This record gives sequence, C-alpha cells and structure tokens, in this order.
Amino acid sequence: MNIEKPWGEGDVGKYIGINLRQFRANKGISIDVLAKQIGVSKLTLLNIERGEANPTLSVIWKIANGLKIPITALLSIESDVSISRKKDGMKLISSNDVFIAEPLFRSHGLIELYRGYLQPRGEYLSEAHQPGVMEFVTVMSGQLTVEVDGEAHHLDDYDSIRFKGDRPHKYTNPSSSLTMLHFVISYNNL
Amino acid sequence: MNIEKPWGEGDVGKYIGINLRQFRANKGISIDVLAKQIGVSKLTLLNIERGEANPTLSVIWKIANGLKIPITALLSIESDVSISRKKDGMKLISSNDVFIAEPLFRSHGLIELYRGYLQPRGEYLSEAHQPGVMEFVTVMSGQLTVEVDGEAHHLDDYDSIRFKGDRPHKYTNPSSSLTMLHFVISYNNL
DNA sequence: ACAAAAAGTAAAATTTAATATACCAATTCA
DNA sequence: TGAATTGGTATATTAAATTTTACTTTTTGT
Repeated sequence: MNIEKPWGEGDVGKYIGINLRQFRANKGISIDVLAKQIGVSKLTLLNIERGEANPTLSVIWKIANGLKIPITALLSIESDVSISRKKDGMKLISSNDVFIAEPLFRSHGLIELYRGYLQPRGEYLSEAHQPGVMEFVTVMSGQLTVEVDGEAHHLDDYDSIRFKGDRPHKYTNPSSSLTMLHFVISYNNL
Repeated sequence: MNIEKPWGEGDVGKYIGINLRQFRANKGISIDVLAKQIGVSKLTLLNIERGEANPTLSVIWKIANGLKIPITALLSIESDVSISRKKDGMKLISSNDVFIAEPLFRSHGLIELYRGYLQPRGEYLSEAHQPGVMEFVTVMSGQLTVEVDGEAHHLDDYDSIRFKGDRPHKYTNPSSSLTMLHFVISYNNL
C-alpha cells in the first residue's frame, strides 16, 4: 500500500489553477464577483487561475470555502474510466494463503481500493499505517471480526467499518467459508 | 451527496500543524533535519507545527513531498472507529423505489461511502457531480451496467469501476435479482 | 551529572504574496 | 451601435511569509 508523488513542484500551481477555473466556470461567476465574495483580490485569483501564483493557505481556504468545496478538490488531478474485474490477476499485496489483497486500481496517491479474501478461520494482523490514514472495510460476503484499539467488532454481509489505520489492527474470519472484503484506504479524511 | 464545510478559517493552520508534527514524529526526524532536507527554514516549520502560520503552497508542497505523503494528508482531520450495518435505517439519498443509496458514514467532506440497492431491471440516471469528483462503484452482489461518456460497461459480482463523476452516468441492473452496490465518492484524486 | 540534540524564543532583514488603482481589449447583450 | 461585463495587463504599495542568526530552555542519552 504505497503512496506516490503526485506532481512536481512546478505543477502544483498549475493544477490548482485549472481546477479553480473549472469550478468557477461551473458556478458561472466571474473572477471579479468571486473576488469580492470571498475577500481576495481579483489579481490574486487571476494569477492563481493562470498557474502563476504561490497562494497562501488562507487564500486557498477562502477559495475552497467560498466555492463550498473541500480544499483538496482544488489540488486534484483527474483521469478517466477504468475497470477492475474479479478474475484480473493483479499483483498481490499479501499472499500468505490466509489473506489476499489485490489493488483494484493503480494508486493515485490519495485513495486506494483493494479487494480482499480472508480464508475460513483465517486471521490477519495488519501493521499500523501512516498517521492520518483512514481505513474503510466492507464485507461483500461472509463474516469478519475487526480488532482495533483492543476492541473486537463483528461484521456480517454488507456491513462496513471505518477506523483510523495508524494503529495495528487484526482481521479474523470466524466462519467456515471464504470472506470477500472491500477496502478503502484514504489518506485524507476531514 | 453533499459536501460540508470541513473547518473554520482559524482551524486550517491548526490541523496542518498537528498533522505535520504527527508525520514528522512518525519518521523520527527533528525539525532542523527536515528543514534542511526540504529546503524550508526551521522557524517556518516550527510555526506551521504550532498552527501559528499561514504557509505558502510551495512550502506545503515541499513538506508533503519531503515526507513522501500527498498534500491532502497534511490537511486532514481524524476521528475514530464507527460501523455501519446493513439494517441501520439511515437517511436515504434517492428513494424512488428503483434505486436506493444510503450513506455509510457521516460525511467528512473528502470521501463518501454509500451502500446502494438497484432493483431488478432497474435503471438510475445520475446527474453530473462537481468537477474533480471521482466515483468508484463495486458490485457486492448481482449485476450492473454503467453507462458513462456514451459507453456501457458491464460488471459482475465483485467487479469495480472507476470513472470521473463530473458527467452524467447511468446505472442499470440488467438481471432479474436485486443488485447490491458499494459507492465511493472521492473529492480528491491525484 | 554532563554533553548533545532538539525544541522554542527573539529580532532584524529579505523576499514576495496580496492589495489597490487605473487602464486596455475582447465579448456579451440590450 | 454602444454600454456593460469580463479577462487580462502594468505599476506602485502594503502586508506578511520566509530566512538568517544567535541565544535560551527542555529533553534525551551515556
């Protein structure tokens, strides 16, 4: 479960500009209007939109807040459609017979999805991830017990659990049939 | 599928500080070392960590890049464990008999998870979301056809699809049994 | 206890983001 | 056509982020 460098230094300003322009156009308001609305000078907005600026966090916040979008939406890059099918033999993260996790899509740094298989009576201990990581686990079929912070939580089909992943946690399949899981690892959770 | 204001203006600097300190402590390096490593002055880092700063995007980037984490990880807030069970009657987003989506967890602004039910032969047309939104749909059971950008993609059990959600897209259940879905809406995808 | 490293403080200098104002060109629209 | 809006340019000013240097306090480790 890796994190890759999203962009180079020169691109940071470029993408926030592209995104801002997109969001603003989407709302159909002019630079001047937005400027007055959020209390940032017109020129500042203009420079940011053209990627020729190095805005301050407070300015970034004012923009995001004024447009009613999360800050991170301003810093994102897009791509398009892709599909991950069950059979697709992708690289396995942990293939110790008992627990198998396969990445669903090429990681884009901020969010990662995995499909997981936990064998009957199987048990898997996960080390703590980086601080700031949030983990979402959903049972697609079977049963699962998640132990985190010393507490065990039992999940059935279609149940989901969310917990901070920056501490050790244990997955157990208490049943006698295979458990299919769905993981979302988020490196950003406001 | 809403977006809520994550924090107030005064808090922006506070959280980036808390997170930075956490990440740095986690890597076990001192302020001075990190400062030289990423080319930012010690005092600047110190002020940021104490939440008494309004850092520039380039500084934020240098930090994130130096720590090998996505920028957004620096701007995130944490909470703890919570579970969403199938029966939990939560507020429904769209309850027109055919398609039902229920939020799995209280939205934290950056990422949203939903459990979805699509009736046999059911069809649901979703309006375009904000630009910058990425959508991940996983079939937990049943079948699904997703139409986006004029192309139809068929999914079976445990298949997943990812696409830009800033355009209209249609979900169809071509089978004669209920389809259970899992949605991840991400407002940040590097 | 001692030395070393790390965190924190203080003040002045430098760099630069942000503002303000006025002006220009292209576009929209009545 | 002509007024108004919008994106963009130019310049000078202000406010503030960042750096540098040096010094103090706290923590860590042998």
